[in-house]
Amino acid sequence: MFNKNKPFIDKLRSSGLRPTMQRVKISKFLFGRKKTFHFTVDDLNKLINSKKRGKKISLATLYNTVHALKSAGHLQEFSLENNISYYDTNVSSHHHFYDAGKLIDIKKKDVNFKKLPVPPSGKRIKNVEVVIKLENVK
Amino acid sequence: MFNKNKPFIDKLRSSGLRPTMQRVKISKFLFGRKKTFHFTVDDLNKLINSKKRGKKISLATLYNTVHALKSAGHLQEFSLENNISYYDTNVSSHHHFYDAGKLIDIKKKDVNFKKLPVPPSGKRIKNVEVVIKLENVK
DNA sequence: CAGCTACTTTAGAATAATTATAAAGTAGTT
DNA sequence: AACTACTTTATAATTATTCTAAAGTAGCTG
Repeated sequence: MFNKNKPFIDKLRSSGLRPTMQRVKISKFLFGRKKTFHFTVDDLNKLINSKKRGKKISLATLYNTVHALKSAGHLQEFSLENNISYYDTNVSSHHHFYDAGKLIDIKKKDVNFKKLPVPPSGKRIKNVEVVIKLENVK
Repeated sequence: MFNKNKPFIDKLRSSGLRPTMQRVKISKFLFGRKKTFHFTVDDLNKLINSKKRGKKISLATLYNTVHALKSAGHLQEFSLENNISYYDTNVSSHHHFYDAGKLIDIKKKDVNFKKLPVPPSGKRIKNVEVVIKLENVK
């Protein structure tokens, strides 16, 4: 019988993470979806532990796993003005609209620079993050 | 005798803030300098309360005042990946280099867009924030 | 497959930035 | 000078996150 968890297990293994029950469940939850997903650890906790039945994954494990996935390059972390860490399952370089606490991905090709500053000597650009804050049209 | 605190007092008054001793001291400290200043509330606390003599300003007042100055549009707040609020005395639209926990202003004219995405309907762009993360040249 | 060892999970405590509370102090008006 | 609304402050409360140490598990290795 084909194991439907195989891709998630492979993903974990290829990052040097043992495919434990918890990690596979989290990976499936995060990466087994069509659209990219933006979340905080608190979101993840509420969503993944909402089922009445079944063993719950501890908050410490959620933090551990999210950090491990981030270090392995499967999640991108960033922070908005509310001082909470947000994670994005889309790790390719891209940008965001930010509106009323919600994030919307902007495709990389939809932002282009005519001019960027020269970095200080001895430094080079690691990445460029653009956040476009929105407001309602009056 | 000319009062050298007048500009700071005026700045507070024009924002509807009573010029108390604490607020004037903080305003002078933040805005009475040539270059723009990036800080956290913890930085401000250490710097402004470092003198051995003189009454100290409580942390609560520092938070209150910084928030009030932000609401009045005299400070710009933003957050980096360490989930601490940073404030910038330069409130004109501009961007930042970020390197090893330190921020460097980028003049607005040094960043230009060839292309920006169209906001979702009913929304418009409030502002665009660019953070350029740096790394050492190897 | 039994035993081993390093890696994981977990509950709970610890930490750190920030916000809330409520009592004492002060600015500015009357 | 008295009054009132706004401020400051010490302290407690809150909240996201990290730490700790004990119990559990994955994946060898023989």
